[in-house]
Amino acid sequence: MVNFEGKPAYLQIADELRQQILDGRLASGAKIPSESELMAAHDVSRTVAKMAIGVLRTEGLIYSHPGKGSFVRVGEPLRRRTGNRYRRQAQPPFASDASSAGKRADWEFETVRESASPVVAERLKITPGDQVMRTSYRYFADGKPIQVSTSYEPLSITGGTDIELPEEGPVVGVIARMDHIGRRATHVDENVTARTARDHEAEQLGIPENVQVFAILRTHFEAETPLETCDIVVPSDRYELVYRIPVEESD
Amino acid sequence: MVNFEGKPAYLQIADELRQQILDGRLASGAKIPSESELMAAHDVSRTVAKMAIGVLRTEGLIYSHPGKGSFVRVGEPLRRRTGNRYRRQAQPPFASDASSAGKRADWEFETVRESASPVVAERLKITPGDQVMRTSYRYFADGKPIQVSTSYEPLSITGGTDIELPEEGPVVGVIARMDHIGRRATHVDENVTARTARDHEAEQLGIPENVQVFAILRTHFEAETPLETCDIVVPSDRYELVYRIPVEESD
DNA sequence: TAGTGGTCTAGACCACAAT
DNA sequence: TTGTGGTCTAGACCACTAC
Repeated sequence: MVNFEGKPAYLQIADELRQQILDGRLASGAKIPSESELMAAHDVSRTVAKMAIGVLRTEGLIYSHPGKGSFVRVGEPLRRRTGNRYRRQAQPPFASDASSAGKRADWEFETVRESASPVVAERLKITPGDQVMRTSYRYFADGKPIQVSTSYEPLSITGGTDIELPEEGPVVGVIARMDHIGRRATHVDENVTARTARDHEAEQLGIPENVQVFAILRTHFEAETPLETCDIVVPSDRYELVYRIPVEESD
Repeated sequence: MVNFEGKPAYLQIADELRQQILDGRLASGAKIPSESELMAAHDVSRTVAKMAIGVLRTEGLIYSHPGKGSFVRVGEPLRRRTGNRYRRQAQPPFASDASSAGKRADWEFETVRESASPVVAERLKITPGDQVMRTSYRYFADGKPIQVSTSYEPLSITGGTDIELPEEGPVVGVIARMDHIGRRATHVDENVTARTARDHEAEQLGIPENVQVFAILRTHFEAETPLETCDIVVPSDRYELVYRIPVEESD
């Protein structure tokens, strides 16, 4: 390959492919040229072709499947919108956002009773070893997994009530359920970080390893008392987080 | 290298180094073994040593400097906390958060008058070509750049007032400045996405290319009227975004 | 001058997919 | 059987850094 601009060959090839992906010439799901084809087309070694593909993969634009090839990863509604509309409505907190975006939403869950780990205990302001109800969720949009989360509720709050099991009570949604037992959620804290997906998360989300995700720690409060805390993990290239914060009137 | 567990050698080496970084044996800023040393220690080719280092680099744990080596990137307060405390106080909106974290905070800026691009016009609900005041900021914590942002204010709102130039008026901070001219900010929208840093952003932030960043679009509103909109870019492995959302009382 | 990481070549063997 | 990407070897030249 003729190396102009002083830019390494693998970056030039990556730039070219990226452009084709972003402007639609390589459509979503399309197979990108194989390593062999890139070698021939640009007159470079396989290493260089592989490096170019590696750049796009770490950018989350493509994924590679051994024996098949590499394919464009961007979906049409590339970024799904989640949000902060915490209202006193009986609605599943996140799944409804997905469904309102025109996607069929469903989810699976598993609820178990267990002792609080030190980390969870600190977030719920309880003592490590106290009983909590842990519910693990996996959300699907049009049948594809797009979110995993794990919710923890102290049994000192929900134990013995008919909303003890989150998904089997008369109402759904943390706020509505807590209302039902006389606990009024006042605010929700969300703590957003970005990192690469853990192996098990990548597996559950059906994404390649090392893809970037948002890790959101969400806690519902009644004044200073945590009512529930939840770990939410979503692929960051599929999501846009939307927050609306009121300006305090106090001076 | 003896390949047990069926795990590729480069991932085993990466795992080993990652463990040493996370548990502190390789401290922040420390030099990790060179490629040559990894080759000798594990009896692998340079390619494999390089791949192991590449894994850690894409995870943001290390950076490499040609001619010197690779170094641990995690700082002690690895994640700086920014937030959503939008109050009617005279304080720089983001820099104060950094300084409260025990870091010396300063910033540079440049203000220019220009015509609104279509994108900016849409966000400010004005007509493309309308005059806006654009201010580009770069924030430093302990002398190191940690945030770049670009703010746009419609001159139809601030033009001719003494807060027209954001950094040269009698008060600072969007909310306080708007108060000063009788505009009451009611809420702030923040729109969070994650992506890799653009070349110029990486340069301004002094980070390697392809590092992940948070891209935050922030807009101050007075009811339905945008008062200001701002593009904020921060390295996502240095930041933790904290949001507190009140639960609406209406049923 | 010696060591470092960045780039690149030219091969190799493998498991897996498609046919 | 052929093509694919995943892994890996054994080199090379370069620019930059440290001494």
